Amino acid sequence: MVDIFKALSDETRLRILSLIWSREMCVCEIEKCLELTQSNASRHLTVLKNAGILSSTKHAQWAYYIVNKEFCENNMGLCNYLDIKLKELTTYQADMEHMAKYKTEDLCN
Amino acid sequence: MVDIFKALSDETRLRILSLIWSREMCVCEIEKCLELTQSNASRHLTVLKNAGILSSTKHAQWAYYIVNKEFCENNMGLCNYLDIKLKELTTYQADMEHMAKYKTEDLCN
DNA sequence: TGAGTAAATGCTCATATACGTATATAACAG
DNA sequence: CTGTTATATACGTATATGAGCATTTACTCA
Repeated sequence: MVDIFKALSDETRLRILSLIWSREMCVCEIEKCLELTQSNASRHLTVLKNAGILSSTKHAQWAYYIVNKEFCENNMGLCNYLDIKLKELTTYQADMEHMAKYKTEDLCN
Repeated sequence: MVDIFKALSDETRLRILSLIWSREMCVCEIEKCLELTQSNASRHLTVLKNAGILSSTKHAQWAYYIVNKEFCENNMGLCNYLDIKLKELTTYQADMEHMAKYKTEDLCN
């Protein structure tokens, strides 16, 4: 449990989670939507993955991260909480708009 | 939200919370039940209080900590989660037995 | 094969956190 | 008043964490 809370106790990681909560994303999308350096984005994603919150798959040179289904099953109460509260982050609206904008711009090519 | 998760991302604080979850406790009870130094117990309690998770009242020279009702109202999903998961801490049984034992020993006098 | 892109990771530095010891503050008991 | 108890907090130290830069690895495509 501590590891889960540790993973969630960082503003940047919560912002990342709020994006991935809505759909699968690759590192470079996260990186650009949230204006993070590549290494920073990658490392935060690794933390979330190691805590079991995210899972990832590789296709070609892209790593896609998604909310770990098993995590949700084992931590339903927490996931319901996140589902509500992630939307209340002060950065949420701006980040989502960023995401919507990039989605139309063929970001990762 | 980050502050809440930060407060929860420490093993000792989760153990403290698992005790207080069942009833109001003063610092010296926490301290002895969990075998913490006095300053350590006090400090962790302050962190939990600053995050809004606990509230405290003073009676004579004792400081009693209790789960903050307002916190529960504003974070029901999380509280339900904690209610279940705190009991799954590996130390939970031992800590609760410790608490039961001390309760019969007129601890804080 | 060689250039280019995506992602992970090693290294370093600054800051944050947890802990113990010692001290300060407050209330009580005699 | 004086000593005792409960609690909070200042200070120092060891460790953890987050960030940037540079490098490595893996894959694509011309």
